[in-house]
Amino acid sequence: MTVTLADVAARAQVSPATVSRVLNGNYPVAASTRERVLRAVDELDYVLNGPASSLAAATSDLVGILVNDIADPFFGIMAGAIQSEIGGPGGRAGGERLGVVCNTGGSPERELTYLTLLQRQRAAAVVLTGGAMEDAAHQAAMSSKLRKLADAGTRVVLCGRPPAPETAAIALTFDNRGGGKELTEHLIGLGHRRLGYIAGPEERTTTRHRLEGHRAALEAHGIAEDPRWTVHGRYDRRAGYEATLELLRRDPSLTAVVAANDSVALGACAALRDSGLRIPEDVSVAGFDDLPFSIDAVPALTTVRLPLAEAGARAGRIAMGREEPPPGGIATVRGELMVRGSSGVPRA
Amino acid sequence: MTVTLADVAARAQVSPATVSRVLNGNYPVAASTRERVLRAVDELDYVLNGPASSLAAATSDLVGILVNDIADPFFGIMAGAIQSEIGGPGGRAGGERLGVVCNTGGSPERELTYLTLLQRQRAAAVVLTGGAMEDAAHQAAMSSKLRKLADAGTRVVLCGRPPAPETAAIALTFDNRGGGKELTEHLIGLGHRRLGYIAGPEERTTTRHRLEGHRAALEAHGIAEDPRWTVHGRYDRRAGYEATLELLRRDPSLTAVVAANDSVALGACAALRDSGLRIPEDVSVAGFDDLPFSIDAVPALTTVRLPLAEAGARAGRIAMGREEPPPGGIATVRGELMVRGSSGVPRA
DNA sequence: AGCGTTACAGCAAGCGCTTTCTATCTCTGA
DNA sequence: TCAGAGATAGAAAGCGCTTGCTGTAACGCT
Repeated sequence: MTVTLADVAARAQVSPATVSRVLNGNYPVAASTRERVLRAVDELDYVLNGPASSLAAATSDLVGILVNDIADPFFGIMAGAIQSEIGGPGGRAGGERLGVVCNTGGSPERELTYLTLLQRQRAAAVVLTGGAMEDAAHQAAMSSKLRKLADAGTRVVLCGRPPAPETAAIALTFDNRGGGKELTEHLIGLGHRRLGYIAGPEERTTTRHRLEGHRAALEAHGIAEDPRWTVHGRYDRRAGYEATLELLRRDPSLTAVVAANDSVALGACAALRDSGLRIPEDVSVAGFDDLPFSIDAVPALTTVRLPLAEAGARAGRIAMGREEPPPGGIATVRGELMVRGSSGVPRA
Repeated sequence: MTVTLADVAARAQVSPATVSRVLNGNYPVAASTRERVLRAVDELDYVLNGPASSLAAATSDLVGILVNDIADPFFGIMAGAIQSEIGGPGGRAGGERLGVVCNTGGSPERELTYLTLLQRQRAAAVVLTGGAMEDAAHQAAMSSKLRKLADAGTRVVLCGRPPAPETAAIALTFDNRGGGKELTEHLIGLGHRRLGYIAGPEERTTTRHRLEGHRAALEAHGIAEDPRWTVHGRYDRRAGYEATLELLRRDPSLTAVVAANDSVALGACAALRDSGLRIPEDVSVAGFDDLPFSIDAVPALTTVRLPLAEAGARAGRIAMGREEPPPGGIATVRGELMVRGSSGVPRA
């Protein structure tokens, strides 16, 4: 039924070994033979059997990309950049690899299961994007899993995620703390003294780091933090909307709202508008990430730009072994403060 | 080095066959034996060798999801919904499958190459999302490839894409034409007579269908179309921004701009604002898709909501054989007109 | 008690490919 | 002209798992 290597070999009048060699392109094969084989492949419409090949060669061309939420452009942009470097199709010559993105939905179990599935497939590399869960048990499980993957020859790269100690994983970490600090300092510089903060879900490194940066800025400027000023929620606009209403309820005198990311900030803007407040005259708003739509908000969002595409591309290259990992296996990627219309001087 | 089935068998004092059977859970195995095996698996930290398993069983647990642009939430939302039904991890019991999304970047070659790669892996199913290219040669190649996949036992489902004739593929098609028509009729109903249209890239089914709907509405209301009123561009905000400026240059008297999708509409809004025009007092704007951010635009975007998540979930279920395909293998999914602040009565 | 069943468990034959080792040929230099 | 090097091609041994078929007890029934 299905065409196999042997069929091609028969048709080209060579041994299966030879066919395998022209297909894999290592090992010398005479030009005339190669051509004959290629023609046979074409005529028979032969497609290599991936599993068989992976089994025999003990390696596969699968590269896994784990994301927390594939519907979120934050991850989409990174994943796209990674995948384009993975080669997949369209990449430059060399091993054609299947870069596949797996959506964990932010669930620790799914994350682990995907890793096991990739381990099963003997993936060539795995790239984990975005923040990590801070649950101790899960972190231990992850470390152990990542170590096993590395032992099995799978390259592991973290992109936009803190380093995983005791692991051979290369880490490209975003400086969320520094970005958060700079952002809040910008607001403080404008004269804000009462700032609400809409944090992401608890137990996430990204959430914690950004919040720490925010608090560091407050502290550095001698602003005592009011526990009422912080609300946690998911990383989406809905959560931002609700959190803002809650913030306003708790302290109507806030002059600025700092959001965990741009989507949340958008929700915050909507809530403020619906509450009859002007941005930035009454309340300033700031986001994080600088996703494409942020510049289109009205007013345009002040935020911290993260070089998602660049970082993803670099992670992809490292995963493919086409770029040297950073010294020590860890690199910090900084964000850039983008001051736009949504932040201004607070009302007197 | 690595633990194999045989190792587990030895440890559990059973034959490899038995281990395989408890792992695959078909075939009766005595409870006590099963438990012993499971314990051995656990103690040895055994991980099944995917390629070997796929080779022997002649099937794999890979399910491919092809998207045109993973950074675009339109695809991200669908992909997420599909993947969550695929099971992957977290799904309900049954075969744990690896739902992987592949980013074609809108390139025909990449699309084909990914399909070949999936064919190579003997994927269990493939879901293709979004519009198709209209290039004849490419369509023929796709049909042939899809047919081969189906022949090899891979289930093929199209989600948000027109049916592929002569192919066993199940199609869940979006009614882009109908949606486009309804949207433009809404605008016409408000009194607009000079409407600009920012279309997507040429040679795409989505682009063509939406545009046809638009034109059908114009025609139905006796509005002669001016060729200057249509501009093509990519499906992103940048393209929308530039196209709008171009449209304004060509005919400053336009009272409405209909965009190919929401991202494009956002760019259009920005261009209008930058040109000193108010929305909707001076110019109305309409989008398509109703992505999450569209409601946060100021004013909120009038658009056509496409049930991306629902359609994706359904496509996923069909791909997994957990839901009956629609009769005839084709179903049309309709959009819903969402009238919001960006459209209004034109200035006199 | 005797026989047909039923319930498990094991044997062994592959699945389709890669790769080491070996065999064959063709050159090259002396 | 001939040994030795170099370039190709083939034979065959797996890679780790699944599964059809073959036992072999233990069980139920008359």
